[in-house]
Amino acid sequence: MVRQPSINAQNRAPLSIERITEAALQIVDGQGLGRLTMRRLGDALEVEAMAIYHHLPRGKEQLLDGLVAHVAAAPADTGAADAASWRGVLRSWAGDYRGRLLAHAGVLPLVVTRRNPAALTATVTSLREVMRQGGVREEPAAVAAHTLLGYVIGHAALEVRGTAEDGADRAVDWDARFTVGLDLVLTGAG
Amino acid sequence: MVRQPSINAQNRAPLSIERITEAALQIVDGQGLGRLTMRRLGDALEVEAMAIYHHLPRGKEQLLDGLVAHVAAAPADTGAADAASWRGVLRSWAGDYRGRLLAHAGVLPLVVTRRNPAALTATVTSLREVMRQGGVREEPAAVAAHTLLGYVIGHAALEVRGTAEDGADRAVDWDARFTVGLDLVLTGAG
DNA sequence: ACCTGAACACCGTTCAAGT
DNA sequence: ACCTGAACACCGTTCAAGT
Repeated sequence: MVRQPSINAQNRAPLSIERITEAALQIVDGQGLGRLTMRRLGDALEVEAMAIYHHLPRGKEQLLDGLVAHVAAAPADTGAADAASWRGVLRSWAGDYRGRLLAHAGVLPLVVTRRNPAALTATVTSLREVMRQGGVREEPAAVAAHTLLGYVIGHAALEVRGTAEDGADRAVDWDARFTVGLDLVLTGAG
Repeated sequence: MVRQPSINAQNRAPLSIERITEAALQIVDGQGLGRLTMRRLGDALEVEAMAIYHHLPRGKEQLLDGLVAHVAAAPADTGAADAASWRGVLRSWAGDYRGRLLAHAGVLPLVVTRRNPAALTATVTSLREVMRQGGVREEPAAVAAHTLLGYVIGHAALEVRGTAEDGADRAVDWDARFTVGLDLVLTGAG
């Protein structure tokens, strides 16, 4: 019986940071952050856990940094903004960004940790740029960018936790609530 | 030589949930969330780690839930609000709440996790009540309560990460930025 | 009732070794 | 260059035992 090349290590798709990060995100989304271990990640990639360290020398820290970058680094479309439309651009960006955060709720605690401080920079910068192109002055734009991003992240955190109302336990319409609060923030901006 | 009662287990202050939670918070604030282990917590309390389980049957989960409750359950003063002052009450609450979150930045990731969904309920309720007493109608008050809490938590998260500006690396005046953004949110509310 | 000690299954990571 | 296997120090938690 000849060697079976299909089960030979040489024939597998080689490991890469992209494949590792994707597999990790799938574990986090499907089973929760607490179940993301190097050994389980290795299993998912059909590789010994220790092989991962060859691609991520800083180990699990680097892996988690990558997850934060993958989820939280999503800039707004700075090309489409002018004086008439910049609020609309930010509104649609905010909707998309909220969607990302909710789709990967397991990484939200990581976004809030000190790790990977560079990950949000591109996002904040793009928000300021959209406003600048809309004619908003530098300083108000910088404030509003942080206010907006802070609101979106904070609101997503509340949604994930599903903060109950007190009185009745009627369900909260999070979509509507997010939109109204967003308008409230955008109205003040600029 | 007689027995030394001072090093006898009988003479130590007995363990309690309060003492355990305080010691845990001190470890998190001083060394970070990652270094909070049951064994280290036991050391800090001069007890074997396993003794903790007698007071917290649900183990570390329950311990972390307690930390979230201790930090994030801080309602606004509902007694002091009327039609003229409710914005001021919320403004000062927000400042205090931000202070709490920054003082215990290590627990912020826990606040954002699914754990302990009840912890923020009292806080949200108090915000709605302040507005209700200020004459704001039910539905706008509910929206504004979530917007405000979302903003404060989200902004604190950005501060802790220290999101850098792009252009220059001039330092951000976080105090001023928080206050201005807060006014922006409160202006829209009601 | 309250705490201890030993034990179990599982982590992240290092390092020498294989191909 | 890329991956493996064994090993180390450290987790959370259980359980029987002590007082």
